[in-house]
Formats: sequence, structure tokens, C-alpha cells
Amino acid sequence: MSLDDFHLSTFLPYRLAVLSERVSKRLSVEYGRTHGLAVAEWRVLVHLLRCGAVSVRDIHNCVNLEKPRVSRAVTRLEAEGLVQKTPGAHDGRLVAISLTKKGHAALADILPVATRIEESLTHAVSPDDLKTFFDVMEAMHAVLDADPEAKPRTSLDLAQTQE
Amino acid sequence: MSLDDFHLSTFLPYRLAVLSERVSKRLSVEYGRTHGLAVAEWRVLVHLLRCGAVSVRDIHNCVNLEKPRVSRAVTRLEAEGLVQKTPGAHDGRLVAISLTKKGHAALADILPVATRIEESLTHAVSPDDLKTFFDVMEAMHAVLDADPEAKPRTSLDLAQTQE
DNA sequence: TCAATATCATTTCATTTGCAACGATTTTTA
DNA sequence: TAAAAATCGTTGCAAATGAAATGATATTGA
Repeated sequence: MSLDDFHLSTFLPYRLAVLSERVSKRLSVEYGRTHGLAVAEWRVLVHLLRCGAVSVRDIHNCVNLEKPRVSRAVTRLEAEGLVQKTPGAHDGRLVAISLTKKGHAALADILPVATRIEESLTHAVSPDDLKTFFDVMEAMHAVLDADPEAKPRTSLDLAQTQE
Repeated sequence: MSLDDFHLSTFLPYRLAVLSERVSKRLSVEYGRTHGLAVAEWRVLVHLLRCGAVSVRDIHNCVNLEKPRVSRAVTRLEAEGLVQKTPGAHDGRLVAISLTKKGHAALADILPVATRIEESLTHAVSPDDLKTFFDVMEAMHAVLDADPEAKPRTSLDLAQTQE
């Protein structure tokens, strides 16, 4: 292929990055405006909703955030009163992080909005095409899973594929 | 929908972010190792290959990078000798940025590797499914185009859709 | 039992990032 | 033509980020 035939705007990694960033930013407008949440905080809250009281390490392993980023997100969320930290019962190193009532209420506020935005995107195409879309994403993940240079998937993202 | 039915791992914005980041990181391994390039520098180089001598503003408008980030990427690339800055001929405010021989050579090195990685991903699915995949991405962009809260697309990414 | 190793959450530090402000130049308008 | 407004690239600054180090606690193995 000649060098000059290369188009950035048709390059898969670039296209993925552009769409992903655009979607994320659109979403941030909502939960930033309503509750002052950043992406990391949003992910932590949602994970807690499903998994109850968990450690920083567990969140890190599940939602694709580096450990320090999780730790800082939890600190901010605790300061806002949306989560609480309890010293580990059996293991003094662990911290059990869980939603407070206020955190639960915040999620009840934001989740419908987030879901509505997601649906505005998914409803723009047919169910068949949407399924193909996710299948393709999964196929690309599978390629990376087999690539020793690629970062491994989190346990939770892997579990997702086995439904 | 009950709150507890919400799965982060099936949430479209999250899935996009995870795949995009994974692909970008895989790519960074290559052009980081071979030429010490970051994503912004990579995008600038590739844009210059297509568009010759252009301004910072033009790059900013084309490759989805904030203006200061472009400016800093260009500074680094110039220090490495991969691009050159020429004072604008007709407009003293403008700077004409273009590839040097060394920059061209670096691209000749990296582009085949980047293309190979891209193909390892796209070849994992049928051409039909891949077309559907990109059609769905475009449909989602179209939704955001109609959303006043969303950030507009760059001119180049828009032009891409009209082929 | 107790020293060596491993694990957990946090913090430190250097770097990156984006917003806003800036000086310099050009264009517009009165 | 002269002043006002707009545009260009860069820089200041505060916040975010990731890698590595740290202190604290658990676990392992001699």
C-alpha cells in the first residue's frame, strides 16, 4: 500500500477513539451537571450498585480503572457522602466500600438519563445490526486476547462474553 | 427498569471506551517503542502526510485534538526533527507545518505496522459484518450530530461519511 | 514462632491535559 | 485611516493521570 493511501479518518483505532470520546463526553454533560461526577466516579458507583461492599482492588479489576484512580474516586465520593468506607472485617488491609442512601438516590437520578442516552444511540439502528455491531466488537476483543502485547481484559468484561 | 438490572459491562458507552482504549494502547506499544510517539504526535504526522503544509488550527480542526495539545505535539515533533515549522507566508499569525524527510521515513516505518494491527482486527469478521459495524458507528454519530448537547464532529470526520 | 514474602490502599512525583488568558497579527468597521 | 473585533499559536495554571514507592497488614515457609 502506498503511504498516501492511508486515511486517518478511516483508520479503525482512530474511529473508535473519536466515537467513544464523543459518546463519553455527551454522557459526562449529564452526570457532571446533575451530580458533579467524573467518569471514574460514575463507574465506581455503578459497580457498587451491582456488587455491594467491595475493595478497591475489586473495583480496579472490574471497571477498567487504574488502582490509584479508583482510590481517588472513592475518596471524592466519600467526601460527597455517596459511598462509605468500612475497615475490612477479616482482613485489616481491605476496605469495604459501599453505597450510602444518598449514593443510591444519586444513581436512581442518573441511571434513567444514562439509559435514555444509550437508547437514543442503539435505537438508531435495527436490532440485527446492533447485534452484529456487538459481535464485531467481541471479535476484536478476541483478537486482542490472543495478542501477548495487548493488555488483558478485566474479569468482568470477559464474563460478559459468556452469556 | 429496575436499578439492579443495569450492567456496566453491557452499557454501550462503557463498552466503546474499553475497546477503544484497548486498541489504542496496543497501537501505542508499536509507535511508542519504535519512535517514541504518543497518540497526538501520531495523529499529527499522519495528517501532515495527507495535507502537506498546514497550520495548527487546521490540524486541530481535523484530527480531534485540542489546540494546545496540537501545539505541544508539534513542538516535540520539531525537536525530534520529524516536522518543520515555517512562518506563514501571507499571514504572519499562521505557521506552516510540514513533514521532514526524517518524518516521512518514520511514517514509512510505522504505517505498515499500524495497518497490520488494524487488519488483524478487521479481518476477524466478514466484510459484510464489518460494513454493518461502520454503518452503526455512523448512525450513532448522526444521532449525536442532531443533539445540541453533543460536541460537533470535526470537518474531516464528517467528510468521511460522504463517500 | 518468626523472619521473609506478598498483598492492599494510599501517597509521592513527574508528566499530561484542558481551559483560559496572553501577545501578536490580521480583518472588519466606523 | 484608525480603532475595534477576530483569529492565530503559545503559555500559565490548576487538575488529572499513571508508575513506582510507601506503610500497614497477611500469608508463607523455614
